[in-house]
Amino acid sequence: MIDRRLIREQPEVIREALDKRGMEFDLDELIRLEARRRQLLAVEELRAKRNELSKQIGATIKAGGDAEPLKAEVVEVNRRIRQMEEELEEVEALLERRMLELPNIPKPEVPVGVDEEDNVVVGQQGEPRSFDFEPRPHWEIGPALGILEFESAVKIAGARFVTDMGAGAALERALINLMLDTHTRKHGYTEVLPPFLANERSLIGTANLPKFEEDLFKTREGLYLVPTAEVPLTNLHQDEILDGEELPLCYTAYTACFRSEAGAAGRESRGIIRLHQFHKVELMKFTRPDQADEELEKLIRDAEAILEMLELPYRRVMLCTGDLTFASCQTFDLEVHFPGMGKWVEVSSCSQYGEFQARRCNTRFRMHPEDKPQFVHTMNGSGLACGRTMAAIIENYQQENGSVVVPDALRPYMGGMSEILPPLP
RNA sequence: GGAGGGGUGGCCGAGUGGUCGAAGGCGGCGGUCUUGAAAACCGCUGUGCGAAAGCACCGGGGGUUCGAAUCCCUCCCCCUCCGCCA
Repeated sequence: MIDRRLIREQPEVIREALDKRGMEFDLDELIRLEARRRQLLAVEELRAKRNELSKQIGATIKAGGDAEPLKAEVVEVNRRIRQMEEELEEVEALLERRMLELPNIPKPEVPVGVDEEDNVVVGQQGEPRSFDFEPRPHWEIGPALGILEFESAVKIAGARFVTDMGAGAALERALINLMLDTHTRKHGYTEVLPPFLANERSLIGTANLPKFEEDLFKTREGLYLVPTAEVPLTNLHQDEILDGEELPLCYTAYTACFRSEAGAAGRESRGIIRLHQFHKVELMKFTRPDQADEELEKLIRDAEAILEMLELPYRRVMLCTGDLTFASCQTFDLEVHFPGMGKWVEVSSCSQYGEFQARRCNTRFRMHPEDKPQFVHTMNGSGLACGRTMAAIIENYQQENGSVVVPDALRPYMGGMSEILPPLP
């Protein structure tokens, strides 16, 4: 959420941001509502009058006088208050709803663009692997090796699910452990194993609600399956005032992630790139505003460190304004080269949100007890998406005979296994 | 799930429907004292909106009343006991 003051004081900043994102939004309505809300604040004068008269009534009764004329006066004042309050409530409710639908303002350094075509590659590590045979996509290799099953997943749940089997399950678990161990022991993050279901308030906090409900799975009880660990982690400190000396707070969490992928029908339908359930180790930080850029860079480096340990060729992409997610003010994607698919695929998305989410979660900090609390900055990134990383390994480490070599860094996590071999005929 | 008991400021904890934004204590901040620290003593110490006056907030929402932290309804959460359960 954006500071309301901006709406009355610098609406042009918001208008420019909406233009850059290429987003339709009735900003004038918002400005009207905010102006009306301000007018209706005059009700406070009437409330002051009521408070004053009520005090007089109390004093009069205590003194044994007749309070009836005063009471009649308050009844009249109350009638006027109720009238104004009715409209005020209406205006505030609508204003609140619209505010929650207003996207974040991109940072000035974000390249202006329309869609992913305008994203900018800002770094690359390693070169796409060359093969002396035709590399195959992971959805051919995995099932052939018996480590990825689509048929059983369809029986259990339906389309867009996968079953990891045998060495496949071990491989994904090894990835989770490698990532968590590295982030906690080498990068200084605190490990969290949060709830995988979250309530409406928390989803509003991260800005998945109210606008993107159709992307989520909802339970009968009104809870939502988390689409990412960002949701529980960002809501860890709802309604708290943190000690500025303790910032940045750095958390990492493994969670399953659930996305209904409504409207994504047909896109990336093969393999395990887009599923209803996937697994991810997330990195998340609460920082002071002045630390944000530096901490985001470190967070991205922490995610990249995993790719380097796995010796996967990757590049870093800065998203343009048109490709930014709703809540983000700056996002960098990490893309790994998939030789079987013949393209770069996102395995991590690292974003900072400024105070956008912190306002919604009401997470603040102060440096000294006498300071006014101010909003923290939040940021997060995949460190990394496990399923996609596993697919990247399958494609990058495939051998001509159909086997997959286990990256060195994962072998200690797989009982020393160095290669996943096809089942004997 | 059933029965009972509770949710008050950073924490603990008072609070007869009227001058309660809320006693007291702890903690924190500032000061006196001290070579320094501790102890003692004194003062200050919630958040939001607003230029200010002021308004709002005692788990959330609604109601009764001239007036609600105090009464009523409802939801949520916590504790105890019972049941069920990985």
